[in-house]
Amino acid sequence: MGVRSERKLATRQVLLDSALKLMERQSLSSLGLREVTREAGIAPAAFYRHFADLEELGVELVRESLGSMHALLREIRTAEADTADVIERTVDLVAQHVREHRPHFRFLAREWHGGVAGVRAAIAAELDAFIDELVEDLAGQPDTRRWAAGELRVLAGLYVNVIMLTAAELLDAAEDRDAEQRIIDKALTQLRIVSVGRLHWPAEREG
Amino acid sequence: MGVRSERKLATRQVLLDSALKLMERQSLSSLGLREVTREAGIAPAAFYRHFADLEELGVELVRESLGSMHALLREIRTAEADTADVIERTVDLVAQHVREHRPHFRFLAREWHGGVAGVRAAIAAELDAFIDELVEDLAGQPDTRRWAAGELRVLAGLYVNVIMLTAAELLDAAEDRDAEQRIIDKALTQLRIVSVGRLHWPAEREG
DNA sequence: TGTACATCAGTGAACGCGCGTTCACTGATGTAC
DNA sequence: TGTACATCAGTGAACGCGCGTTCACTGATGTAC
Repeated sequence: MGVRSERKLATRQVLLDSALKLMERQSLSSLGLREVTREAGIAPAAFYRHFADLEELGVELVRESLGSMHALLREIRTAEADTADVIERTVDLVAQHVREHRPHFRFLAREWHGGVAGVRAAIAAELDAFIDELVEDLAGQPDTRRWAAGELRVLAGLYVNVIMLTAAELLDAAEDRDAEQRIIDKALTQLRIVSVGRLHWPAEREG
Repeated sequence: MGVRSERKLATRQVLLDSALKLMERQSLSSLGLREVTREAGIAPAAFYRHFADLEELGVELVRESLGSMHALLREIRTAEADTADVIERTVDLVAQHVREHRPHFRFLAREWHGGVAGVRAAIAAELDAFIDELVEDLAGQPDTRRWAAGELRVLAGLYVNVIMLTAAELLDAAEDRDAEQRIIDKALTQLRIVSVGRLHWPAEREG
């Protein structure tokens, strides 16, 4: 790869980073093209060398953000202990990833149900892929082996929802360690309630 | 109340309705003051007779929207049958209310984690009040009577989260009856999983 | 009931400003020979 | 290696436009007597 295309990619990344930084305090739909290029230190017109508009940039940020999140999931999946441990480890990892990738998670939470349809769809699609991975894991575990496939997916969706909402709440806790701990405890309890339900679930196949 | 103040209230309501209508396709932070007054059919400057800015209007819309939602909760609470029936009735009512108050729910879903801090805080506060009501109900039921107060609140929060996310998903299903039914079935299963967990929950007080 | 004055919701013009987009350009990088 | 030309990421000026806010105003409604 030549010097020119390397530099182009670098500039593109600066645009993505600048937009993400600005979105700590506002949503994608209120972001301005000139605002982003100003933050990035390039001329407004140069934006068009990289993206057609801010929605396209937003969709790229979704990919980047859920890259972070897939890394999180992969770490969670390596935990092969009993359920209680998995839950503690999961919540721990979520809290840690939110701390380390705050802007990405802020962006995801904000645009999850936000005003830009294309970005919303991209997030939904990535979360679906996320749920599929979790279904695969759950299918291999003894206590969910006999669940119907559709139900397993619903269960996985419930887990992912709790994780997403926990991440969103952690964002607002910011530097308040007490608040953070309360959110973590809440997430632990919620995941445990779901897991107890899962253990006692009457699979339809059994009648 | 005089003719003048009645008319003022009517105009105020037209502003609220216009803003809500425009937010079916965009979020609060990307809404323009002139856009709203144009839709409402009044001069831009007249806006200031009613609200200091769009954030203030947004906070008022939260109150209005969660009025809708409290009505929903009250209807749910009147259902005094066994758990399975309550769940079916609840999901039914949620689907019905989303259909009837689509703009309000769209607004809530969008701003729940959105870019305007004051509005986000107002929604969080209203949802907290919502959860408190649910805790009161749960405390009176046999199978949760011995739960610790804090845990009950976490459980109620889990129910409310499932309801909110179901409402948000129903919004995107729009006129697609199949998609709507799939979301409803998913919500039913998720609430049932939580309720099974709740029935088998080992309250800490029991050791 | 009638009169005189006060209030104030809504108007319309004006302001300065930053927006997204276009365009011809520059000059470093890439390519062909 | 050197030369001549092509490419194209980024520039800077220009455009027309809609924005939020201010202001003095109008005229219907409210109030005091």
